[in-house]
Amino acid sequence: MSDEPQSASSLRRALTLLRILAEGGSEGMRLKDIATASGASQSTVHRAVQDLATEGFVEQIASGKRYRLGLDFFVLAARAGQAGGLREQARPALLRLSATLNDTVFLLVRDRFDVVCLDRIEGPFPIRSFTGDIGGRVPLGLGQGSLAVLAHLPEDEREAVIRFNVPRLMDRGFLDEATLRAALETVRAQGWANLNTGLIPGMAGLGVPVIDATGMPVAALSIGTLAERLGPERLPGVIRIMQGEAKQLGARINPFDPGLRYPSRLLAGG
Amino acid sequence: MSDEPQSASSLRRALTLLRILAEGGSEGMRLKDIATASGASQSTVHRAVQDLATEGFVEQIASGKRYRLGLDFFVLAARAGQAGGLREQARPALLRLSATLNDTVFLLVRDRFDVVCLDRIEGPFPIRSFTGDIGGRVPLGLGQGSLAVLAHLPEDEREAVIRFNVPRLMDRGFLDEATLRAALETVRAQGWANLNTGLIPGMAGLGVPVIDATGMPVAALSIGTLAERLGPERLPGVIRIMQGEAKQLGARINPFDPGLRYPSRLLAGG
DNA sequence: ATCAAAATTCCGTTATATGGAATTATTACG
DNA sequence: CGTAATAATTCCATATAACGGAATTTTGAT
Repeated sequence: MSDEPQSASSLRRALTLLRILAEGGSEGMRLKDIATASGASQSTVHRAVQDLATEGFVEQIASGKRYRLGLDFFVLAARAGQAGGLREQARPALLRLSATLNDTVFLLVRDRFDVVCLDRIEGPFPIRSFTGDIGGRVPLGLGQGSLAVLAHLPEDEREAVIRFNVPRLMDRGFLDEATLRAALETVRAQGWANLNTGLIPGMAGLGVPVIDATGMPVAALSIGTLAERLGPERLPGVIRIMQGEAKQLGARINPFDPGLRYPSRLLAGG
Repeated sequence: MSDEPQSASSLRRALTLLRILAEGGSEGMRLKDIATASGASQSTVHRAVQDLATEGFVEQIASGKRYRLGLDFFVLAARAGQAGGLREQARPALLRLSATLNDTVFLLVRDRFDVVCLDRIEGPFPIRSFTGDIGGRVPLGLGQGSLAVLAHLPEDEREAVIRFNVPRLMDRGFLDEATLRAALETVRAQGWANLNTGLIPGMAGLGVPVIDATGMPVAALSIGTLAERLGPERLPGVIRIMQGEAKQLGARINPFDPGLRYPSRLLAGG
């Protein structure tokens, strides 16, 4: 609501362009449309996009003069070792899970009031989930992995997140706060989440928290699969395997990487 | 050498900050060091980094006040790396190759005078290659996948790339232009590359081009493994399998995605 | 071939990015 | 535990480069 104080710096405006371009996907966007979307004049956008392009953050598609995000972006991000190298560290676990379970596997990392999908390995059954693609962001509480993280947060922090997220969850078709709280109790007690929190019919999932050495749930492993594949016979084994990987992963996470934690400053602000 | 014309725009300078921050990795960098590295004053860098942070491109690590790239950066980059959805499209092929061959598999995509490693699946033998990590960039001509792409470019474009890349290849311990040209002939004739172009001893690799519907080599699949695993008995089978995947993949690539091609404008500039 | 719309360049004006100096916070050391 | 040293952050007058309107070129449609 109040994200746009008054005037953003020129840099902020430029970054907004990147966001707009990201929406354009791989087909790219016409200059005109970028200008319209950003509210700036065409000349301004043109210059900015040129700069972005010479720096490799944006590329111009040969034909239609369209612009889209460039590969350099990807290159930088890969090298940056995101979220404390979590992605790299978790890759082997994801591959093992994928090979063992034959389902689609997700690695989610917590970011403030959301989880972000850091990595995903496709299983044989095509899955459409909230978590969606790599880079996808969902509020804490929506989806099994996300729910698993939220449930294992320390109480004060969990409360803060719930207060903040309930409205957002409503928007996305979630039920109500009471249901959420009940679900969280269950999840915390059992250590995993498999509730169908407003999911696609016929689909099911299982999420387990990844807890670091300080006891903080910083991430989650989850799978998405056909509901019939998480019946009473198979479920316990799947839980065991996923908890095993989550535990190993959590133990390897550097507890001194504060980037994976929640800046207490923000908490106070609530 | 002539990358810094005279004065970069303020936006360019800000983007340079992102590059510098990427170097800092997940531990982050101190403001002072960012300032030093960028050549700008601390105040300037401070303001820029604050802006970057409010936009989520940079995050400030709670303890030591250090800065590093933020998750939002990663989120955008995930979309940027798509290059026409190539990464997603190729994922199943990589998984199949990895499972079938039990070697480390790479997906490389061409970007101007380089290839960029878009994805990689680790095999049981640890591989150190140029191509290296996801996001790694090597000049066209260095490494088997890269060589396979270069060899299959149309002649004029190939010549332009060779002219541009020979000096760069020299820097990286490559032999000479004649050797390169001979290698390219061989690779083009046979449709795959397995030459040890200045590699680590004991290691070997195999690269095949991914050719789209218009006949353009836009990417490559390659594997890295122990030299003994690419002997005369195994090699033919591996080639067949990899060429099969490359062919399927190439057929699925949208030939109307001009982003995977080479902007002719740049060619003329040579 | 002709026209309309978009892309790109130009330029005078104005907003804002800049670095030095001042202030506050953090770290290192005795 | 206190003190010095170093870094982070804020402030401010000035220079700079970002801005959008208008002119020009290119592209795309019919």
